[in-house]
Amino acid sequence: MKFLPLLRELASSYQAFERFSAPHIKSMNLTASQFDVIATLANQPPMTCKELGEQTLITKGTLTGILDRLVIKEMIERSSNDEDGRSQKIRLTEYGQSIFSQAFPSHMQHLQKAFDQLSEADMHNLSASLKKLRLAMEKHT
Amino acid sequence: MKFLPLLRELASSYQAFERFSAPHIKSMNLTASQFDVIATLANQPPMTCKELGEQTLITKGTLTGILDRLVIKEMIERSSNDEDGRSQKIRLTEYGQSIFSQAFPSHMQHLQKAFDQLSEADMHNLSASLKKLRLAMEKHT
DNA sequence: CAAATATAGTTCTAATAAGAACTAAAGTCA
DNA sequence: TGACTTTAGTTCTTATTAGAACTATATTTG
Repeated sequence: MKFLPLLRELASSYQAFERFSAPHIKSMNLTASQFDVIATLANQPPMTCKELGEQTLITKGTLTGILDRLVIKEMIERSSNDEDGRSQKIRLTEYGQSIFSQAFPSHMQHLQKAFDQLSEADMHNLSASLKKLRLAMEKHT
Repeated sequence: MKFLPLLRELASSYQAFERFSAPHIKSMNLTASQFDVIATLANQPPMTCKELGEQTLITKGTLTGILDRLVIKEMIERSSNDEDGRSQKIRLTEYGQSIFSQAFPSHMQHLQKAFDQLSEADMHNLSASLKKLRLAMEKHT
């Protein structure tokens, strides 16, 4: 059970990120997941639900609801996929694009405040260590 | 925006942990949050909601519902707090204790499989790096 | 080609999750 | 003491979240 402190810190760090990031996103009238979807679609060719789910780590059952609300907000559009009748292509609307152009730089600037204190080497090391841990867990999942 | 890969890896790692841990907990008819609460209460004197929330990182609005379901399952009890009429003391029932005695070692054994691959030094370094990142974010929250 | 299988998304259920408003009980202080 | 402020928990609303069942369309195979 030597790993328990590490697990606590992993959970705390992740939550600290959420608490740091989410309120700023919410101040722009978006949720973290909605922001994630919009940032993933931006400057990319239209994408299927499956691709979107893979890139955002959102499972398909959850994604449907998130996309529904983004459609209501008129930030994205669903259109049929000529190549496969089962799937759809999702893309940002003009309005979604404009929201992205405003929200993304603003949020990056917000995040930068915290990351100013870490060196590039720190970030590389931390990424590599996390990846090692992740792979160990994925191997047993 | 040099920090984006690190943020992706942080999210991926945390989710990898959830996907590794949660199904095993669910196989014991508990949710991750319920397990967290039970493990926090075990071998401790009765605790208020506030203390429980602080230790589990669950916000109070969420905690009420989790405790409600644990009461229904008869794994915990709420009792009035003599020292403060606003609050309550939460404790495991005998049944909750017995569930803990069974589920906790089993789950630690499950987790151990993944962590076998990391040295103690790895875990210390990773904890320390995560803490540095967490403190940087908390400073700006 | 027809049957069996696999895949893409939606729907449904149960449980979080955060945050704001609310209630009741303390604590503070003039 | 009595008004003011703070604190502990619950309630309410909105949005995820995972996973299982379901539908429709593709793909594979005999």
